Amino acid sequence: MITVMKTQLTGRQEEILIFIKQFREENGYPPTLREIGKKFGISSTFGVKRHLDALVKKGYLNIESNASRGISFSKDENITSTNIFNLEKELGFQKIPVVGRVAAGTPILAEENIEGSVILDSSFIKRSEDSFALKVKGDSMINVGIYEGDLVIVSSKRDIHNSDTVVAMLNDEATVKTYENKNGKIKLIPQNEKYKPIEIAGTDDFKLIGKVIGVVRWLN
Amino acid sequence: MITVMKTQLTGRQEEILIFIKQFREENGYPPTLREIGKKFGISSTFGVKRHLDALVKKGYLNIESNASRGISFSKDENITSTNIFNLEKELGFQKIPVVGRVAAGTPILAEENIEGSVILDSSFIKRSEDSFALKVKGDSMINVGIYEGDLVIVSSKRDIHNSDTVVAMLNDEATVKTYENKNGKIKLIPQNEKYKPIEIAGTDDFKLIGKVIGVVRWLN
DNA sequence: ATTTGTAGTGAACAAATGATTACTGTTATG
DNA sequence: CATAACAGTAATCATTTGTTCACTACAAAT
Repeated sequence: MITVMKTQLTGRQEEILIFIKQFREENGYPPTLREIGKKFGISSTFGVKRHLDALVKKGYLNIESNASRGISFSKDENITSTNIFNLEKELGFQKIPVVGRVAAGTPILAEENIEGSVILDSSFIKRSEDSFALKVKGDSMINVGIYEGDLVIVSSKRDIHNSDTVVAMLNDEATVKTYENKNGKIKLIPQNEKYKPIEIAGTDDFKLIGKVIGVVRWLN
Repeated sequence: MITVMKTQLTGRQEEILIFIKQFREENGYPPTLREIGKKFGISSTFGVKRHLDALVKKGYLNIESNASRGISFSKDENITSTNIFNLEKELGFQKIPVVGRVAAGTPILAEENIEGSVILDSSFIKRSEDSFALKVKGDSMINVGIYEGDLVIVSSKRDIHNSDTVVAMLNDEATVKTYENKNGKIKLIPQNEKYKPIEIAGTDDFKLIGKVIGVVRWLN
């Protein structure tokens, strides 16, 4: 089976393709040649048709011959990132990355640290919060119900205050602790008697990543 | 704001509505009057139009006057239960009901006990598990990291063994506890020293609802 | 300089499509 | 029995819509 080879769209073609998508989302049916022409200031239906023919040839569209509004998208355009964004808003969820082990010297959200993603209800997080999930290692926070294997949901955008649970990078390790800042002296406080509070020294490689805003635990 | 009152569809109207949905999913654009007529053996476009007019009047459709294929669904029909099911499978999430306070004498999933819904990643739960979320009240389970205000995710389909965390109805109240059954003697064991284990007497109104398979906590 | 591709024009025409009119038959309801 | 609602018919007409033709201009590649 020979598949149509996708090739690069011209700027005009891309504009028209986006318009057709938006038109259909807003109206529930695709536009006509004349409606496209009206939008782009193209007075000739043949000019519009040439663009559509190119989009068909390049594999982005299907056109039903002689059918009014006979424009549809090729199969592999059905769920695009734009659609997913719209669906996330409409259905009320967010898909966020899950950070597992953090490689030394890498930003926490580096590609190599991402071991998957998780879908959460929008009531937990907003898209603008730049959230991610971090898989918990260790038992330093069990007194506040955060256990090894849990996912903590982290927002990079929330203000952090004393007693908040935070995620921080400390000497190339991601850690979850209770945050304390008194007179500029920062402590990361475990919530397990087995461990002592950590005072951040000036020489420590320390960075606050974000505030823990949720916990998800899966019991097996 | 006055909303159009939905009224009951006739059998024919419902068939036509379903056909329009399916046609649009398959083709990427809605059908014409003649295409609908062809499907249902209605030779007159006026006969078809009468049905569509009724669907508009009843709030299911919008029709753009004089536009070919000018049929679209009303806003609240854009995401139907069928679409959501397909999207859930495709995008990988489940929407489950959230039970708040349980009214005395009602099944736990009675309409009046449902105070919302929550979206969870499919890796947590499967559709076939009949899951729901229960908002936790009380502090009887803090030793296993289940706090007041948490959502516990409950599956009705999992086998329950000793030491599992379960949701049960006990004397008209929903309760989360650790389950123990020794020689037919059932105990519900809190995980907080403040409370004593509960032995289920034969006269107790007791019912196992399901097994806790996850915990979701939102930190405010 | 030539060729190819891109981006159009204006007009004409054919086909598709929606709207309307006047009508019939059946079923349910008061 | 009368009325209303439902479910159609056939024909006609107006409008919408897609296709085609012969053309122009410009940019990029050869």
